[in-house]
Amino acid sequence: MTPEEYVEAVLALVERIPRGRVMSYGAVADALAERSGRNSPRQIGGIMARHGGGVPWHRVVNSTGRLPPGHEREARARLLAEGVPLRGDRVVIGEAGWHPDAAE
DNA sequence: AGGCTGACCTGTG
DNA sequence: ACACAGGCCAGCC
Repeated sequence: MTPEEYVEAVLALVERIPRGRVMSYGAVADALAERSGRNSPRQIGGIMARHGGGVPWHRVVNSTGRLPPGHEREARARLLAEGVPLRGDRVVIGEAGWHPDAAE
């Protein structure tokens, strides 16, 4: 799988995240691990930073539910509008967390 | 090749 | 809950 294809796969998965739900960078990396041969949460972060426009990037947060640096305000507003459970400035992963295998 | 950096993660204290 | 350390994979000097 070429780097470009990997980027596409990541973006495609992010687009599948249902409204009101979120996934962590690690979960995304993990979900594509077998198919891509890669498994690095950092890559996902890098990809979102460079190619995140065009997909619901605000639905991807880190494992503690913290929002992406520099975009907290934007992300928080969008998540709030979608009804994602927030505790202060963090997403409650336990409730909003989503995984592609799980029924939507 | 070698070192540094990053929208990360997990385990410890 | 917060701070730190080690591990992680790619990209860029």
